[in-house]
Amino acid sequence: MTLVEAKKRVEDLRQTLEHHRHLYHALDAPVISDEVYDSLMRELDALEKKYPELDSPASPTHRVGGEPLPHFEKVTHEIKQWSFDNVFSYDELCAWEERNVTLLTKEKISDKPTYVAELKIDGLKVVLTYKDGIFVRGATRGNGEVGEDITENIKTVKTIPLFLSKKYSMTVIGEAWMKKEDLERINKERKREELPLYANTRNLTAGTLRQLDSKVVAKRNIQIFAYDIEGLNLTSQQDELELLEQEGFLVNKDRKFCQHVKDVQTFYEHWTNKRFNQNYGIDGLVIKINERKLWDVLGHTAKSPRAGIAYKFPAEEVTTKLVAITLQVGRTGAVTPVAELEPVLVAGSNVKRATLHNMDEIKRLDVRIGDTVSLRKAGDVIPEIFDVVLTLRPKNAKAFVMPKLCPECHSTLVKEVVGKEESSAWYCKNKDCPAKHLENLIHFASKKGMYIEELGDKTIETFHDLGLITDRASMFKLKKEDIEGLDGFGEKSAENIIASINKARTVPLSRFLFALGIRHVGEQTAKDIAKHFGTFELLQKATLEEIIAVGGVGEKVGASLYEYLHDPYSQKIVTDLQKEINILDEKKKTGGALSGITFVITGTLPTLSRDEAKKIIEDNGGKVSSSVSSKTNYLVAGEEAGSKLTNAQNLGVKIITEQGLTELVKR
DNA sequence: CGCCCTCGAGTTCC
DNA sequence: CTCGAGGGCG
Repeated sequence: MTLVEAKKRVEDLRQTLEHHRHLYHALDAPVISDEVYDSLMRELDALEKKYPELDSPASPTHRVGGEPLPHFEKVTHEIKQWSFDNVFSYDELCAWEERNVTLLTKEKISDKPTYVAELKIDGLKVVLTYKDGIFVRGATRGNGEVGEDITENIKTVKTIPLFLSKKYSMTVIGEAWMKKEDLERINKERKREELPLYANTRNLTAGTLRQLDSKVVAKRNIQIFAYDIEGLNLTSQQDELELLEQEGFLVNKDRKFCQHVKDVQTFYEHWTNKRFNQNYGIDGLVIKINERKLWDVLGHTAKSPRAGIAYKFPAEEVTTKLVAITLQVGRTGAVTPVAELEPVLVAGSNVKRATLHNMDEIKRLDVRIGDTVSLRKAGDVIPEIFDVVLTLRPKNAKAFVMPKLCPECHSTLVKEVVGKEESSAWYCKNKDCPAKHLENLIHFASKKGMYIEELGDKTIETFHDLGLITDRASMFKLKKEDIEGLDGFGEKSAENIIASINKARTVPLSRFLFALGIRHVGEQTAKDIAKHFGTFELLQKATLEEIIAVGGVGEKVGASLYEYLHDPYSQKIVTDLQKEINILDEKKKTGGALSGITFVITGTLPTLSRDEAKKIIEDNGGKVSSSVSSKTNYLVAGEEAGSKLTNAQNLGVKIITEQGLTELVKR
């Protein structure tokens, strides 16, 4: 990036950030998520650090916080309310510690700091003032110097004592938050009354604390975690927290005293995974030096006290730049546009690409090449572009146009007819399209198909390019001499490949059917059909009516299968294969301990993989389904189970562990 | 015909 | 994991 480009970007970012800050703080109506906002702020901060000449005191990066609203009394805090600086990695955390130790050594202090790690609650900071043991004022943090007087509203919070046991004059700092279930309840009410919904619990907390009518606040169930005391000169952070507990404040139990930053890291990793299970949002950890006397020695930077730091969790939502849109041709011929992105870290992994699904999706997002896009992980795995930051769109941003021809074979793309409608995807219908061909070969050898273990997608692609693999049957004609000596393939790997090919020569009918890649015939349908007909010969002789008679097979699936079996092109594929392989008849299994029972598996099981668990269930006559419904008998749930677990709980489906499953089998 | 249950297909990184 | 669509039941 040239300096001129950087200057333009910095200006655009500042304008965008100020616009959203205004929407958020002054109007309480955010249109982008906090994380997306943070991501843009980080980009600006990085640019200002890289080009110090572009930095300016008026930049949003130097702003401390929100502005007070006019309709509450303003309050000037006796002690400035700082906020901590952020770190995002263990390295940065260690650098923070090192900086402190260096500073302390310079001051000739040899005490080694210890730490208290607390959860950083996603809420609103409040400042509570007590005079001679009596609660006299509650205020928001505001911009750190001036906040709003919300005393009456704070008084409605049941965990805030109005009198203390001794005549302490002190200020208590806390974080106000609301339970996730309260957000849902209130949003349900608001939906009925057709009022705008709150986007998250923090907005709800902010909105509630700013209610002018404290009766409304009382009904809203605000919670406050207290975490700091000013004005009492206690010796340590631990003492402060203990005193707050004794005085009846709500103090978060999930905190840890740490001798070293290494212990902080352990606590951090523990909470990185566990944070979603709480009924409040957690942004990260706050790490404070336990010894209060060290706080004064370390002092402040321009923005924050040095003795504490916020250790943030990896962002779940970030922004990045869309560099290009490329096209992918799938096994079925569907042509999928894919966004090529400037690499960015989301929820722990570095994302470079994300699917855009089809033209409808591109139009819905109105995404163009060069745009800054918001990205998150759907189901914590697959990256999903969910928004475009329009204010950052460059002038030369180019709209994407779907080509008329297949990017691989240049045949004309068509839409499929689905019922009365057209599909949103464009399809390449050319049977000889090399891209489709390759994808079909990969599918054929895949784990749930023929399972030629040593022929992974990369190897197949290489061999296909070299002309060693031309069609499905050619895989079985490979010889050790063909492979040995190729780039990256020695004698041993050549032997392994040949062995895995020979192992795959015997295959159950259901796997063979699935491996062929017939449209609408997936893993389950292949099993149903194999069980029904038993042998491939009987299936070949079946009429369309006989095929449709199979449970779960209707007109669409039946027609697709029937057509495949009678199409000369496909017939040649099959006869060629039959010379090489041995298709095992499918035994009709009856009975078994789990006969007639339907299972769904979710999460990570302690010892079995998902497929292993599935095999155990099926071998015992049970059925494994992919989604939970009222007909599901058991949900086998492991670690980090997602939406299926909630769904099962709502439907009252019995939930068992892997161990519970093995016990069912033994009976 | 409408609704619920299932299945197929596409998907990314390490 | 999610989405969309096929299948089947009432």
